[in-house]
Amino acid sequence: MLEKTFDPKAVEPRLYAMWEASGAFAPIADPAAEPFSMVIPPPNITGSLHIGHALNNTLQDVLVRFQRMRGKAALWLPGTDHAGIATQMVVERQLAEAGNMSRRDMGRDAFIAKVWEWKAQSGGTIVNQLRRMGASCDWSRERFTLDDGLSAAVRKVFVTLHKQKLIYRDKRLVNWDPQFQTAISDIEVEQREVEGNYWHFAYPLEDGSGEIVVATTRPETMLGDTAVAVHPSDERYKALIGKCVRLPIVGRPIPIIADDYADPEKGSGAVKITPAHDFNDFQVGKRHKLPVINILDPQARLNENAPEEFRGLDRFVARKRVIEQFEALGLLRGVEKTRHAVPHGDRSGVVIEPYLTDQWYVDAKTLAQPAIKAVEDGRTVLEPANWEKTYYEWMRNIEPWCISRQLWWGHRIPAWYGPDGKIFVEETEEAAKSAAREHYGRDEPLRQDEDVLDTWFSSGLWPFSTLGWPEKTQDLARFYPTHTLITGFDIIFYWVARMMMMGLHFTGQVPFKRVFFNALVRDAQGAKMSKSKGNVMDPLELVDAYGADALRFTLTAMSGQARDIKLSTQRIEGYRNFGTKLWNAARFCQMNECIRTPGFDPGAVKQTLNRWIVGETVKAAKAVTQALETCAFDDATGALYRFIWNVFCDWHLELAKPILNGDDEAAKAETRATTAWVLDVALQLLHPVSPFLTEELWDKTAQFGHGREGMLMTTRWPDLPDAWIDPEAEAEIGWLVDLITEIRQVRAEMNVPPSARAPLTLSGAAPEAKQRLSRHRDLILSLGRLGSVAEAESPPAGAVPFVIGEATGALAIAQFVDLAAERARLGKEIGALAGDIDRTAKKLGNPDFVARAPEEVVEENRERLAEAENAKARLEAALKRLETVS
RNA sequence: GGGCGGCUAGCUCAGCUGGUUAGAGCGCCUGGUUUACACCCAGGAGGUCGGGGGUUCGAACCCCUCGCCGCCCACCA
Repeated sequence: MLEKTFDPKAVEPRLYAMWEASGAFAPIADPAAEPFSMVIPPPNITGSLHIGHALNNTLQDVLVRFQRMRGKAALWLPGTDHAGIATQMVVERQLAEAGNMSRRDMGRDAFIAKVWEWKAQSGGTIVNQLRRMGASCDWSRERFTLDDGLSAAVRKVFVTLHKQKLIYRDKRLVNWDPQFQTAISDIEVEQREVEGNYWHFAYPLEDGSGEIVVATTRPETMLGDTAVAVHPSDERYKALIGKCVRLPIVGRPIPIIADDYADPEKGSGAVKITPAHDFNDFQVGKRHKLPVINILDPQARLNENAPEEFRGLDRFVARKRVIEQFEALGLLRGVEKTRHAVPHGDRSGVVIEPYLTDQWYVDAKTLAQPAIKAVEDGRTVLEPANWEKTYYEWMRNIEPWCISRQLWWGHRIPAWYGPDGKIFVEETEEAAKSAAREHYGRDEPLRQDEDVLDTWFSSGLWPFSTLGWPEKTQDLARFYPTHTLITGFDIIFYWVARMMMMGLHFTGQVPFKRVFFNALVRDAQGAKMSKSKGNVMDPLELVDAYGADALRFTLTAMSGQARDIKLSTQRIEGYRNFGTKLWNAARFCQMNECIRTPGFDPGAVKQTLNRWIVGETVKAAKAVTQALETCAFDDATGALYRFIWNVFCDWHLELAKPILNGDDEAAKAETRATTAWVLDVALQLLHPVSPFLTEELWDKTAQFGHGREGMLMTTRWPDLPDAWIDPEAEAEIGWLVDLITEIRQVRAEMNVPPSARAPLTLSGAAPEAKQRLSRHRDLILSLGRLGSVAEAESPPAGAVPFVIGEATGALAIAQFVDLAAERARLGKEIGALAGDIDRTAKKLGNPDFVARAPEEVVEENRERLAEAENAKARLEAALKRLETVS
């Protein structure tokens, strides 16, 4: 006998091991099978599973299990990302904590070795956590962005793009992170609103004829000013254009130039120009061929280009000193409080400086064009569709992508420099050497570029590099383009856009046909989960507490939210209970010997109840299938929940009880077989969402019933014919359900004790209802807890009436009736009907409605009005009788 | 400044291309030792669908507008 509840802890590891060992995670080899492929968004090796991963991977697993059961050659390809900055940070911190040498002290090779060591120890954490969620990835194909194959792909891509002039080296301002001392790309910069000040500084004219006032939020940058710009049509300054001001503190004369960039409306209308430390000023400087004076070192301390007293000072210290000096010089013209956005590094959290360096860039603008087109013409579909707008907006305004990073952990840039600075970009050092030999006519020492590539450069190749590209592998031929990508919208620019660009450029095909953006998980208050807020929910703790299936079901059910998911443990508990409900339904089947019957044909059952539940099962299977096909995950769980709990358990099993306990052996046998079949289908339909519970029940039911071959996981998804839906059975069971519900309502409202076996009479019933009444007499007696069922001309005096279709039911329970309560009950029902009649009559009385609304809507309202009037009349009559009797 | 999403029962959310009395889960209240399940069963209360205007025979749904809440992009004169 099954236990009363499912014990996930005992079962999950065993089942997962069984699945994995069976080889069923790998796509089936059958060449005729249609491929279905997905690549995992590779988690960082530094990561541990958070609830966002849990959601994202649950949805992927639901989808891949579903497609696998449909007979597809389903591949879910897993792997991890080396995560340049994040990993380097973690390892550096660990080294520091352990009192080791710093990265720079130990040197590049030693440090990299340490990172690999760390990866071997801790890098697999998240992968094993995915297993605990039940993820059915094909681990035999697991990849890592820094493994040999992927590294080769990265070099190939870099070299190819370089030869195509789509990768180039350039000296320009970059977003510089002084903490990590590396360039970062635009999207790694996070704007934060902060309180700040505008300082108004006076710059005296060189000829002593006056001054010009400029404003800044970054006073220290004035040390690098090389001009003051005014608008060419600004009357206030027209006369000053071409003159010079003497830059205070520094003493350098700098010109007053005319440029449209200066906005007469803002501040004084004059703006200081610091080409080396401001993106806009850099452009102005270019236009006017201004000197570019870099005043910062890589740690954002003032360098030798600043006056001596500032050298070596931190930028913020220097800022204070500059202000003090202006004040002392009597040139501070005012301070204004302001709230403004300041760029911060998304990883380091420090203020980013625009900084002039040589870096490698990808010509994203060119690569973006085919990627835009592919979405426009639907070769790749983004869902929900509103993300297309975001995608287009970004792609159409894309800037060159800075891909070099001054880090050690990552793909080293395959560029070598000759003694004269000549650059050789080749896939290997040997190739670079031979290119150099050809160029110089002799062997010259080469020096490889010190930098590594942005992590997203390698992740951008993920859908094809993981399948073996640039080799022409079978996997590549079979599984590329991948079918669906499920990921978070927070990385639409970082990742999705780059994969589109790279995939199209190098394979000529889109990397995936569909992208489904899942919601973001928040806590119960709607706040983004973060360690600092202390509101993180650890999915593994939730798995421990409720089981993986309950968490999976919850996440799947809540995934419909457009933007974010607020998770509460109550909800998980509720879905855990749902699993228990199904477990106990199986227990019921076991106790009642509902076991699989070989050769059972659901289309041939005779009993109304069985024809009905077969039809309901067909409908449920259709609903779940359609939902999963369209990534409507919440609809899928909704359909499963309602079918299993509210249809199968609440009604089918209850209605089956009298048959199973009765002595019509043929009916009993058929009902047993049908119930067992429904349970099997339910297990199959639920399996993608709740794999552990269902697989365990599949096994257990096989043990108490007929044995069966194989795992639930690899069974064929139910494809049931519509012909099994029987409208007559539907109507009949529907009527029965209504009748029983009415009886229960009356009993509950009249406080009739369960032990009281009330007699029921039915009057005014149509022949069809009479037949139903006699056919299901036993059922009605038991589920309604009735003493007898009879037909009558009219409801007996003192009985409590209710409406069931065209008929009036009446329960003879006078001894329990509180007249006032009954009067209130009937009064309320009559009132509701009156309201309905009033509304409907008014509608029908409106000639415009009758003339313009579709005929069927008008007809519907007519029927409705007639029914309501009829029901109201019957209840009023009953109420009157009640009052005369008393 | 530009864009996106949200505002529906005490809470968390469904409500597809406008058409009965707006639904679910949780919570709450009442009743229940009905041998599958108290992680349960039966029943109930609870909403002028953020405000205002419009289109329509008819609006939670379409349009305009305002108000909050959240996110993304741009902006450090």
